[in-house]
Formats: sequence, C-alpha cells, structure tokens
Amino acid sequence: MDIQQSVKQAVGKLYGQMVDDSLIQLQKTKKEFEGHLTLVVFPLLKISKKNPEQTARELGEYLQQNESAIAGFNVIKGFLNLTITSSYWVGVLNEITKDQSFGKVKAAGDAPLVMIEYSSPNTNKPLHLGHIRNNLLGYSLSEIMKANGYRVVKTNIVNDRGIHICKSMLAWKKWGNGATPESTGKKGDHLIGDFYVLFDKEYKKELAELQSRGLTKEAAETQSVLMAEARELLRQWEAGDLGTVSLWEKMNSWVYAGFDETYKALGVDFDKIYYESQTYLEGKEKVLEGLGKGVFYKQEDGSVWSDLTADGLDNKLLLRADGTSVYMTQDIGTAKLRFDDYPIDKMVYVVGNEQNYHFQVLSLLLDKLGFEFGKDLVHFSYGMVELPEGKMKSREGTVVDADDLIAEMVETAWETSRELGKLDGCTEEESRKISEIVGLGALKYFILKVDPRKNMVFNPKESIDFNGNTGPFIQYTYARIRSVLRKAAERGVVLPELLDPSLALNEKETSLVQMLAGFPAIVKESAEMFSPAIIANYIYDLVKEYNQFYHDYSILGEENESLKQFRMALSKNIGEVIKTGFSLLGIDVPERM
RNA sequence: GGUCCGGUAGCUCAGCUGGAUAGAGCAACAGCCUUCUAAGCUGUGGGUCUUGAGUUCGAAUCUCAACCGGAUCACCA
Repeated sequence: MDIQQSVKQAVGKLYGQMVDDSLIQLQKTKKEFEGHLTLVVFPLLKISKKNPEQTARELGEYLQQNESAIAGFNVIKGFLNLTITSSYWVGVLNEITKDQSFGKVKAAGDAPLVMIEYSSPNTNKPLHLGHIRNNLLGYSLSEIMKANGYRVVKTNIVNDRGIHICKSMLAWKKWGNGATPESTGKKGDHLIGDFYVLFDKEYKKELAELQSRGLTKEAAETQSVLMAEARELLRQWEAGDLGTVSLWEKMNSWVYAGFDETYKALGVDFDKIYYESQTYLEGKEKVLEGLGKGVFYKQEDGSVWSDLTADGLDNKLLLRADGTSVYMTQDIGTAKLRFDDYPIDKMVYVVGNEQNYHFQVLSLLLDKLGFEFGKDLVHFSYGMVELPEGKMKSREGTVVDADDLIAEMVETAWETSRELGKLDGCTEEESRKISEIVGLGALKYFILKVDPRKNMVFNPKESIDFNGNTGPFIQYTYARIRSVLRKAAERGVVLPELLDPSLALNEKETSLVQMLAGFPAIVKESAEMFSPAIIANYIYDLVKEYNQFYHDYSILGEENESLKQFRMALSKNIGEVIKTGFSLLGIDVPERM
C-alpha cells in the first residue's frame, strides 16, 4: 500500500541499511517524464556507494519484482521514475470514496484547545477591506484547525471604549438631531462612522481657525474646545455617568447590529465575544503582582515599566503615572480572563503585521508573568491590503468599505450571470442565492489565495473578473460536476461501492487520483503553515487539471461501463474535495450556476 | 539608526523542509460551441527568480553581505 515504505525496504534489502524517511525523497513525476512517482536517489548514494544511474536501476529492478504496485520504471540521471499500476490507483480512489470525511480529522474530547482571536473591530467605524482580510483569515484558520482535529474557540475582542467612541458621541449630541438608523435609513455602524468623520471635520476646522489666529499647531490642539469636550465625555463615561453610559450603550448597539449584518454576509461567526469595556481594568493587578516580584520596575513619576533590553527590545510602559493602563496592560488582562474562562492550550491572535512588535513584547511579558502559554502564543500576522493607487487612506477617502464591496461583488455576479444566460430558468430567489455565492466566492477566494504574510494589492476591477484563478472558476467546475451526476442519476447510472481494479487508466486519470490523494496532506500543511492559501492554490491546480480532462474525455458518453463508473467516481470525489476545501476557506459552492 | 517582513513574466500571484527545461491567471495575438455548462479548452509570444559571494553532485529555495520597498521602535488602540 505505502510506496514510501516499500522503497525504504528495498534500500534496506539491497544495501543492508535502514535509512531515515527523510532520505526517501518521493515526489510526483513531472509531466514531461514517464511515470507517476519519482525517487531522487542522490541522498542514497552514500549508502549504495554506486553512481546515481546504477543505484536507481538496481532499486527500480528490485521494486518491480517485489512490489506489486510498481508496473515499471525508467531512470534519467539521478531520478528513478516509477510507474504505478492502474489497480493501485483504482484502489486509492476506492479508499477515498469510502472515507466520508476525507481530508478531515475528527476532534477528540481531549484534543488541544485552540483559541483564535480575530476581527477585533473598533466601534466608531464600519468594517473595511483590511477587516475583510482579517475576518476571512481568522474564520478560515479556525475551520482548518478543526479539520486537523483541534478543538477551536473563535473569539472577538470588541474595542468599544475610548476617546474615539466619545468623538462620535459628541458629534451626535451636537449635530445629530437625534438621528437613528431607523430615521436615516443608514446601517448603524455607518451612521456612527459618519459622526466620527463629522467630528474630525469640525475639529480640523477649529484647529485651522485657531492657527489662523497665530497659534502653533500644538497650542491649537491643547486649546481645542471640541477635543476637551470629547475628553470630558470619556471622563464621564469612566465615572459611570448615567446619561453618558446610556448614550454609549445606545450607539454601540446600533454599531453591533451593523457589524452583525456584515459578519453574516461574510459568513463568519464567533463562539465568545469579549468587550474591552469589561476587560480594560484587568491586567493592572497582574502588572502590580509582577512589580512585587521584581519583574517590572517603577519610575520616579510612579509609572511602571518592563525592561526588555536583555531580549533585544526596549523598555515598555505598562502603567501610566496616574495608574491607568495602556493597550499592553489590557492585553495581559484579556489573556488572563480568557485562560480563566477556557483551558486553552494554544492562543492565536489574528492581527495585522503592523503589530508584530506588540505581540513580540506581549509574548515575553506573559512569559515573565508566569503564564505557561506566553512563550508559544501565536501572532498570525498578515500583510496589509493595498489598492493599485497605493495604501488606503481614510483621510483621502480611498478606504474600501466592506459592505459596499460585498454588495458590488454580488451585483456584478448577478449581471455577469445574466449576460451569460446562466440564470435562465431560475426563480428570482435562486438567482439571488447563486449571485451571492458567486460574488462572495470571488471576493473570498481573491483574498485567501494570497500568502497571508504578504502585502497584497486588491484591484477592484480584477477581483470582479471571474476568469482564471478565481473562486467562480472553481465553483463553476463544481456545478458542472454536480450536473453530470444529476444527469447520470436521471439515466439510471448507478455508482457501485467498489470500482473494478482491472481498469486500464490513462495518464490524466492517474494524475487526478494522485492529486486527490494528496488532499489530507495539504490540509495538514495548511494548518502547520497557517496559510489558507495552500488549500486555495491546491484546489485551483486540481480544478485546472480536471477541466482539461473534462474537455478531452467523455464521462457519461463513455461506452466502457467500468470506465464510465470510474470517471463518475473520480468526478464525484473531486467535487467533494472542492466542497470540503472551499468550506475550509469559508466559501460556499453552488449546485448549479 | 535597531528589529521584523517582503523583492519571481508588463500586471496579480504560485513554487521556498535544496532536485530534472522556474509555473498559473490577467493583458496581447491565433484557433475551438450539432457532443456531459464556452465563467471553458488549445496554441504563440513574454524571465539575468533584485545584485554579489558562499555552502554542494545540484540553489528561485539554505548562509552572509549589499540594494530596493514596507512595517515597527508612543503615556493611541
């Protein structure tokens, strides 16, 4: 069954030495050569003490005689190309067909518990393109971890307090005229975002006016009445002033309703949501505890710091002179709360790479404070999303709004489908459903296929292109497979439990089975590398190859009955892998399109 | 300046635990719908894998250095 083991045994028999698995380098044979699997013999030369060609030939001959799955071989330079029998491949396909959850490992009750934090929005602005990348990566990673047998808790920490919210609140009080999402018809998060922008505009106006009276920029900032009022609101909020708190609650509830809509459209969700307003006071205690243990030190003004110079970093502030906490302190507190709530084995933070330093420091600090998980917390760091014109700048109004983008993708999917006549004969509801699946599939795939670590360029025009390496291309292939299977069922063609092993398969067919068989390894690698892109690109390769096959060979029209069954089973399994793979990416797949 | 990350076709990206002649898509050009969905398929052109050294049977891949780009080094979160 396992070719790798057979080769290992062959080496042992021929050269009298059991070698480590790492020396048995088996890979898929390149298209231009004959064979299915290629053994690179260079690493074995030390043991065989013969030249590459001779070693390869000896191994090839031995394998052909002693391993029934090996039908033949050829040697080119130091490469031993092995041809595997058709019956072996049919057997592999049969195994795949039997395995209901092919590519997935079931989570056991005692499997490691992974908490994944993602999304983490501010409540003063709607979600934008950068958040989309974050949400898609976080959700997808969660699904991939689950598929690898981990227990997963998806969490979101909402930054619902601070001066930024107070700015929106102030603008609403001053100029809002009691506006609500209902009265304005705006989505709650957009409404609040608009007031935030309004504050900023008025604040800038005020600054300009002060500066025109001869004040320096700094002086103008300290004398600003608007900023002082915003700070006053924050003080009132922290003091628990009833009116302020209830306004804050009201406005936040609008924002949450808006976020929920966006999350729903994106298909992401959370198991546990933390709010910073409830956690921001935590952490102080831990810091003081560390101070007591001598892990941290106090400056003359009373502020508390950590000296990280021994780790090659700077000094880091943890408590201000007035005793209030900073971002880092809050994250320590949040970590503590989470570990109180769940027996977490591994903590993953999905946060942009601009915070690499923050998480480097957090990891060290948690470790110093005696948290076991500190050292191996994972910062799943991803690159920024840029536009063809450059970075998104809120000041220049070049931020791509998440809701707008989603709506645009769905709308374009609908128009394109209609133009191609794909929606003929569909009900209104079906058309809408398909457009949603396709539009969002295009968006999600476009973002997830890129290596998360890299900055990426999001070209709105290209993202709506449904040709080439895109989600819709893959969805389209899936829909066609489903169509073939529907037609087969209509004609009464039945797929047997087991396929006939005496079939003679062509190169394309064996190659497809071979690719299929590699799926579980891809899912594993994807989790280890923290990269949904690995799955995305694998699915694309598979689909690309299948499309060529689909074009060249008939499935339902095939006259050889067992070959027809084989091709149907092959198609069905490829469809299943597309579906499973896409579900790990959080992308739906349509029955028809 | 310190630290971290990136640099592959005109553009967007794969390939990176070292393996054979570096791959896709887009864009350009030429073909293919009486046959299971043409959102498809086939072909052509397009490369000093930023540069230079090193490691070795072999380097886009590993090491070092340089160059370019980005992030970060806040009593913002």
